[in-house]
Amino acid sequence: MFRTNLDNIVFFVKYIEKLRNSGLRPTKQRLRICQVLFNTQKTFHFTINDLVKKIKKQINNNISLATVYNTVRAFEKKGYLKQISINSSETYFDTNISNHHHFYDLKEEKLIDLKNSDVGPINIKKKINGKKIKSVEVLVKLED
Amino acid sequence: MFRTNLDNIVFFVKYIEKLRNSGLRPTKQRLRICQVLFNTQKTFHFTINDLVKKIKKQINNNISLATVYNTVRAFEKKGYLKQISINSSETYFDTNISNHHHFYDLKEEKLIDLKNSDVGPINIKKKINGKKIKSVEVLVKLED
DNA sequence: TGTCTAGTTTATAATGATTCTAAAAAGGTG
DNA sequence: CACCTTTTTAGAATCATTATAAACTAGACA
Ligand SMILES: [Mn+2]
Ligand SMILES: [Mn+2]
Ligand SMILES: [Zn+2]
Ligand SMILES: [Zn+2]
Repeated sequence: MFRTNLDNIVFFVKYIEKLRNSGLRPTKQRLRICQVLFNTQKTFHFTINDLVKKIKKQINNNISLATVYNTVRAFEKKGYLKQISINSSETYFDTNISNHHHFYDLKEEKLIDLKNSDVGPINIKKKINGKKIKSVEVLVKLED
Repeated sequence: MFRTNLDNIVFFVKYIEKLRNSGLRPTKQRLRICQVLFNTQKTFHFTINDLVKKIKKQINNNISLATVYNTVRAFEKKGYLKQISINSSETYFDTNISNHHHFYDLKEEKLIDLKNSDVGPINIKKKINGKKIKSVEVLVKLED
């Protein structure tokens, strides 16, 4: 159960198209970041520093910090990543872009996905004039 | 319907006791901050900068920025303030320490309280081994 | 009321995540 | 290749927050 070379080619071709269709040039750096973020079975949560570490581990070549920031912001704007509202010194991002909620383990400083069935539907009854709901996020903080 | 001098005396005596009972000395600076935060009819949301502005407006004398940070952190630790999990350049605090949820107006960068009846009970079905739930916060982001 | 000590305030420096800058490099069209 | 635009990059700048360490003060006790 390992990825063949063909799988990788398919992945890159797919993401070259995806970036082009978003108006983003498929640069070497962006495709490497796509590989780290999206060429996985499972989705995950990360900070910029986590991502930089992953890039360093998986790829011998380096990407400048400014580019990592620029790329993550661009991907977030295009909807390929979600930013998670949480008070932490570092901003968290999520490769799981579906509507879902989170546990936040305060001690470990780690996010854990909640399935929607773990929370149940949230029905916001109040309306604010001229405003519409963009997102509804539940954050459950955990302590020992 | 204005506060009498006696009301103010009652307020200060109450907060001197409250601070002492928390192991915090009732200093001039802390009592001034209590006045700005808690001597009001309505609860509110604020950032450190909001608070500094309020202090400057309501009180001719000044309090150093470090003391404002220290005091807010101390009050938060003692449970007199709540920190709100939100991704913003500045940390938000809430003088409403009851369990409640929020709208966040992305354009205005303003928090609005939701009544619990506006959201309904949130029942978290998932459990994490050895961890207990500290808080459950719903954040509803609003756009135009 | 004065002395003592731990707690507090303060100005200022340090930290650290994020954004900005502007020059060099690379993508892509013809 | 030629050209233009976008992107990358190293380094500087920004800005909220925290640390430092010296001066000050609350409160206990003589
Ligand atoms: Mn991290
Ligand atoms: Mn503000
Ligand atoms: Zn998630
Ligand atoms: Zn609130």
